[in-house]
Amino acid sequence: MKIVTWNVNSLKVRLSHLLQWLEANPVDVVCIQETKLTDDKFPLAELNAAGYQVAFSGQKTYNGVAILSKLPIEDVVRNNPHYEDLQQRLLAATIGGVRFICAYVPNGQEVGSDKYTYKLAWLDALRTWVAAEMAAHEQFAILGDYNIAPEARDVHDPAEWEGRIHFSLPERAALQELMALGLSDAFRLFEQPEKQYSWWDYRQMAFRRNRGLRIDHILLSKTLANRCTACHIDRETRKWEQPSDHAPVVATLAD
DNA sequence: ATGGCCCACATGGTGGGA
Repeated sequence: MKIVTWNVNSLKVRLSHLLQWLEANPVDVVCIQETKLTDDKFPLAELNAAGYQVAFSGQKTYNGVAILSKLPIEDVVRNNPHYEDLQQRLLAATIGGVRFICAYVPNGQEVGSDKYTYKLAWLDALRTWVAAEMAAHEQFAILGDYNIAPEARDVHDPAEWEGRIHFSLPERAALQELMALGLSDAFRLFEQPEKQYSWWDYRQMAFRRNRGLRIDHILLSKTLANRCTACHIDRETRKWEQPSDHAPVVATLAD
C-alpha cells in the first residue's frame, strides 16, 4: 500500500496536477490539504473517474481536507471530537484495516500571535484525539501538513529560522509530544539525502536555491512503521508550471 | 530594506499562507 500526503494549495487550480501525478504514481491513499473548496464544488466526478473514492471536508476560501482511496473508505469522521473548530482541517477514515487521519495543522502566522496560540491549542487537542484513535487502532497513520519542521536538518538555514514560526521550540515540542504517543516519522526510518524539504516559498527563487522546509509528514504507529519499506519526497511536481508550493510525500507499506 | 509570490474573493486591494 502506497500512501501520500500533499498540500495542493487549491484543488481547483491543482486538479490537473493531481490527476497527472496519480496517473504516473499508482498510489492507494492520498491525504490532501488546502482544497479551498466548499463540498458542493468538490471535483468528485473527476477523481472517481481516475479510480478513487473520496472523503472530503471543505469550506470557502481556506483550509479543506480530503482523502482519496482506491479501496473502500469507512468510518469517516470530520474534525476533532475533542476540539470545536469552524476550520475544516481534519478528516479520519479507515481504509484496508488502517486508521488514517488527514491533518492540516494551523500555520500560526507569527510566534506570539493569536493564530500561534490557536496552533498550539489545536495541537494539544489533536494529541488527545490521536491517543484515543491509537488506543482503538493498532494500525494508525496521520499524514499531513504539520507546518512544523522537526529538526535543524529539516530547515535550509536553521540559524535564520530559529525561534520563528514553523521552527519555534514550543511548536517542535508539540510535535515531539504527539510523536511520543508512539509515532514514527516515516521519512526518518530510512537513510535520506541531505537537504530534503517538502515546501519552498514561491518568492526569491526558493525552490531553485533549495531554500525549503520539511513540514509535511507521515507519522506511523509502531505496527505500521514495521510495515514501512520506503519513504520519499517527490520534488518533481514543484518543477511543473503553476505548482503547489508543497511537494507530495510518499510512503510504502508492505502487505 | 521583513518585501518579493501565489490563491481566493474580488474586480481594487486585502487576508492568508509558510
